[in-house]
Amino acid sequence: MDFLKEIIGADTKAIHKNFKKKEIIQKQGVVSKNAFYVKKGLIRSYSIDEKGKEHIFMFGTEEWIIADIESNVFNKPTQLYIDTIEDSEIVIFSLDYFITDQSTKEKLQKNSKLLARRIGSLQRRVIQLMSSSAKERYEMFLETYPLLPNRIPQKMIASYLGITAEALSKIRGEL
Amino acid sequence: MDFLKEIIGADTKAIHKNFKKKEIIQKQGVVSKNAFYVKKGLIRSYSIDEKGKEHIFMFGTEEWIIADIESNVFNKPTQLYIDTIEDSEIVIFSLDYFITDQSTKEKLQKNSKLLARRIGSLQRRVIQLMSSSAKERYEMFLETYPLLPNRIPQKMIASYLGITAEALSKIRGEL
DNA sequence: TTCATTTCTTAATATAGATTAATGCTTGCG
DNA sequence: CGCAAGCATTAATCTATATTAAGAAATGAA
Repeated sequence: MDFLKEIIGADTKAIHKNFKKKEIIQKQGVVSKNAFYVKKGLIRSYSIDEKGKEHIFMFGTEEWIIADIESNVFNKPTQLYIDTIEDSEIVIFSLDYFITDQSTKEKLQKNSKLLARRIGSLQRRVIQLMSSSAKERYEMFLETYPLLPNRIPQKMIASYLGITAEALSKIRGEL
Repeated sequence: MDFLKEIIGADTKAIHKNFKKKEIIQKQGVVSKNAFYVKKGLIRSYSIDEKGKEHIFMFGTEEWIIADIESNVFNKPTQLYIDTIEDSEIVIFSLDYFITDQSTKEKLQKNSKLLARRIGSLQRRVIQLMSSSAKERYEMFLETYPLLPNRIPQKMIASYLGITAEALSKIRGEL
């Protein structure tokens, strides 16, 4: 909890909420002013394309924040669904607060760094998607998130990697 | 210039510099403290993979800022080369200033919004790379940057889309 | 202007990953 | 506990895009 306090401040009106496995936290299309801090458990954000196919954008586990930052800041309908993979304890807070109403300069600077870090991870993801094979991407995923794979169904890992469950199964067989 | 002044402040030690076509502005592997504002011209950032293949991360034209934000903020060697596609007038300034040394809260908030917008565009790019065919991605590129295609060689557009020049040529033939 | 270099296009072939389908394996629910 | 529904694996076939190759068009330098 200390980590979160440091980010959003002790004085915020954050709401603590428990979700069961497979509960939807946020639906695509909504203009969301919320960010979701994972205190315990595991959640994911994902989009569903015209063909009804899911594409997992990111996983969030303990101490991660999941949010559609652009939707928050610019009042755009979010592209992302968010739901739980495990029973989870989530702290819901307003990103409005996160970006515009920060009380101190120091806090704003800290948040800018968080944003910069997220930009970095997205940048690596884009370059990775363009330059690596499915097998390489899977290996990088294992390196980057060594603790996650046992908690996530294969088909979701496949969806995160941008491949089908069948293709992932084949790759796993080869390793 | 007004736009830039608003972002980085009138008092910054920004350097104005002219580059000729195909000049390298920044090399991969360097820890860069610089951001590049395009006053005039067209530049790109890209990585080169182990096989020597280029992958264009983004294009920057008038009023855009190109920088490896994570490299700046966390002192990591940058993954990105930056060079010019056209003769360009570039304003070089420190991102340190951009994130940590901002004089006013208001300015920091504005910068947070810029970061949020960049996160949004990267998020869309990731989802697009995972869910769309090369043809769809090309069509989206044309919609998003209607003025750029005539200024950028085909092979660079292909590199941005994550496909080969041959595949792009075929797609263009079909449209 | 001319020649060399780079870029673009077209076509043939190769391949990674998608799709479809069938089978055994979990999981959760009545 | 037993059964239905979803999950993971394997295999056969299909398809989008890569690779290779060659020629045509554009660009740039002498």
